[in-house]
Amino acid sequence: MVLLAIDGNSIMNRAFYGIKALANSKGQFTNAITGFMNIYLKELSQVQPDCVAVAFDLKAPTFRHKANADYKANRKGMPAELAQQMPVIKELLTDIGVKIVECQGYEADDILGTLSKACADSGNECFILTGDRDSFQLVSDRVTVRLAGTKETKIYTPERIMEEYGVKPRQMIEVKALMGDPSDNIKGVAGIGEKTALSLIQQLGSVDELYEKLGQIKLTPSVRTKLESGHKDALDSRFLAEIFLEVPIDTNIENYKLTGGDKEKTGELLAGLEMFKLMERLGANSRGAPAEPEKKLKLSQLEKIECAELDKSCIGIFEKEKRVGVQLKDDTLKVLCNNTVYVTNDPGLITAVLGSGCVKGAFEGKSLHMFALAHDTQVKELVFCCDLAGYLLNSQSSDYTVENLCLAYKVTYRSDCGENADIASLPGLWENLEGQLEQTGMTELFKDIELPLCQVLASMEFYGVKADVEGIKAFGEELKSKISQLTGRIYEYAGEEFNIASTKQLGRILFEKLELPAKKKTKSGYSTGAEVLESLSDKHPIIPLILEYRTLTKLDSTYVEGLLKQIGKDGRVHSVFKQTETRTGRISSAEPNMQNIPVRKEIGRNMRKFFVAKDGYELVDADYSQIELRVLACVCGDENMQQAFLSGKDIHRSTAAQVFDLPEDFVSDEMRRAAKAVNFGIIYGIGPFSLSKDIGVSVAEAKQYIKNYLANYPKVSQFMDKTVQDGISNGYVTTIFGRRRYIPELHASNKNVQEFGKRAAMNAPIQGAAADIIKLAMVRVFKRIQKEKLDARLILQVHDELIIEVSQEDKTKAEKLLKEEMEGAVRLAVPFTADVHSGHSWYDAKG
DNA sequence: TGACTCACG
DNA sequence: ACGTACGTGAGTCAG
Repeated sequence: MVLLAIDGNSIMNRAFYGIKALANSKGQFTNAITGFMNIYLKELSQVQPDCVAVAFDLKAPTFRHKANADYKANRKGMPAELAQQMPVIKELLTDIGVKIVECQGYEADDILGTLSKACADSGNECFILTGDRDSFQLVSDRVTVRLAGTKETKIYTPERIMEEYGVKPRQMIEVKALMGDPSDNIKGVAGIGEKTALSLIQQLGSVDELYEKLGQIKLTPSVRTKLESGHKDALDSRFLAEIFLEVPIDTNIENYKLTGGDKEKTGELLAGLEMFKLMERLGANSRGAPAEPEKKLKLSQLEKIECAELDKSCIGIFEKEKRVGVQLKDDTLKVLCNNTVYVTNDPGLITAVLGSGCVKGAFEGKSLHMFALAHDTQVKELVFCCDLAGYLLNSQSSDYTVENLCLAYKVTYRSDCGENADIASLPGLWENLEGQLEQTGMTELFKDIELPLCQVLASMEFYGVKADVEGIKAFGEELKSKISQLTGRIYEYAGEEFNIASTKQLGRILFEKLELPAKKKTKSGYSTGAEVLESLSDKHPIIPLILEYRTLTKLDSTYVEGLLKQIGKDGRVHSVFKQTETRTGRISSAEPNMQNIPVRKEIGRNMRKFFVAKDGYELVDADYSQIELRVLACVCGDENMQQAFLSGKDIHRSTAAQVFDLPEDFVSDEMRRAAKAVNFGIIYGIGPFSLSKDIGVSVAEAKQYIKNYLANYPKVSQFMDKTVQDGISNGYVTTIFGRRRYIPELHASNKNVQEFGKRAAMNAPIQGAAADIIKLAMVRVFKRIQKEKLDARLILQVHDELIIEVSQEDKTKAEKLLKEEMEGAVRLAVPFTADVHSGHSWYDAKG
């Protein structure tokens, strides 16, 4: 018989810290449970045990260690996120037929020891699964430790331990007695570390032997002194380090045999936890035994899916159906209609289907539009798109595959259809998600904004932006020559050559060799961020050089070199605009990211000269003025703030006048700058510390600014409080368009995480609504360009800015259209104004 | 792969 | 006593 004995606490700990925080919609954390079960199921298949026992600590006073009443008392209590998962994993294990072993006053280690000994004594084999090395002393011919690491499980036999430590398993106790173990509160001998302890035990075998021969052996004087004064500690530690093997528990291995467990209870538990993937892996279902016959009936009722070749005549069939779902992947189109999957590779047929108007639902709408654009046609009548619906329903998730969505929304995933599983699952998913959108009040957001937007994004991606390759290359040469000059001068000041890009080496040069004061530390050494360096810029002439080096290498590697790699054969860059990426509703841009092309500093802004209109065309650029602050003014309803926008004032100057209680003409540049920082800070969920850092005043002053601000705009403060409260009670916050963002961090036990949750809650309705507005504007601009048949295309979006490439003849029309559609996208309490400029390059068109 | 740094709104 | 503004993507180093 083979027993798998698991250290429950240790594996839960590993799992908890090894997996990022996961929580379900109710805010229950499930990451440790998920991690534990992953490890467990993997081990189960590798070890193939007959019996399994999972040992847990029971917190009560440990009588065995009465002499050290505070033994482990100072061990940090486990975080609440983990603690709340402990009873759940025990219940889950019990439900799936695994025995839990606990014993008042004993630790999991002692239980594992007792079980492994019983196993070996009765001629059976035992594998101990744990995350820490305490159990090595238990290893024997019949007992193996399986150490669960982040990636793989390491296996420890007596031979392996001898290789790694040069001692026998039992001697690990002696080693620990000398070196101690802070995590177990075992002191050991002060000043003796792992190296010395191992070498002593390798030579002498045990602590007793060591002290018997202490007089005769050769030792450095300091080690001898430490050992002499630590004799009692060594003996005490020796006692603590030895795992107890006689815990009063059931030691009959037969009684730990695996049973099938209770599928019904397992299903219910996992459904409640929303752990559907695990449910599937365990073969449990939430409907349970009473519903079993019904469930079976359902299985047999699952419509059989037939396969067929798609030909021209099929379009007629499709046109008669309401819910025709398609999937386009790797240039293969699959259409599901009347329980038949029609497949084709023929581009002509695919375009005919897409253009016929019979396609109603898809998985990724953007890919359909991309294909259509590439084949000079348009997708008609698309009314549903699963990934976008999934994204609106929960923007937290990272990939919206059909399979994941089915699991999340309890829709049958048709794995029985093999390679057609996705398309076969689409109708069920479609129906379900449509209902969810309705229930959550996001149907309009979906229909009016997200769904039409995916066509706009496809078009932007398809047409791309023209890049001036020669210009970029020349700029790169210029940068490289400056960089090499700088490098030489930096080496001179440093007195040696080193890798300036390595924060580690740079830290050593600046803070050790040149002895500059290190301000901040990061986890792995000195911080060399721009902030730190700027504060040192007059302390040593090397600092400004390094800052300039950073600026130039960033430009060269990320923008010049990075961009050159992304320019297509057509001389244009086709950035990927992602619609399901951000948690706030913004779109993101990648390969290359066109939303972070430099602009703030002149040297970097030059990059924008290389994004140009093609011959005979111009770029028209429009950006919303203060869109987020305007959103804030509208959603919080503060008349004072609204008035500032209605009267067309400079909002930062107006804020400064309020905060400093002065007429606007008396506001200095300095005051305006401070007010601007406060305005931004408010949107982000401001704190006095950060504000003070941002504008270089004392924390006390910053605090006063915020206080004045909130006194002048009382509704802002009320709005923020209410938003956070809503977030806490609902689990999510919303924009005025109904977009949701779930914020599980609000229910975390860690205060910092909670504080982060509050800031995110305050920001999401503002950043999110701004995103809604510009998305709507994009759809309007796109449609109007089509309607007016302008020779123009929307090619870029940068959060509050849109760019159109337009023929010179249509330029004036495009300027007018862009301004009108952006400003007219919403009607709220204040105007949303957009400033328009145009020019040959992005640099010129930016005003 | 994660940490750090830095580009943007 | 501790951490410290929201949201992104990308290049580089080092383990």
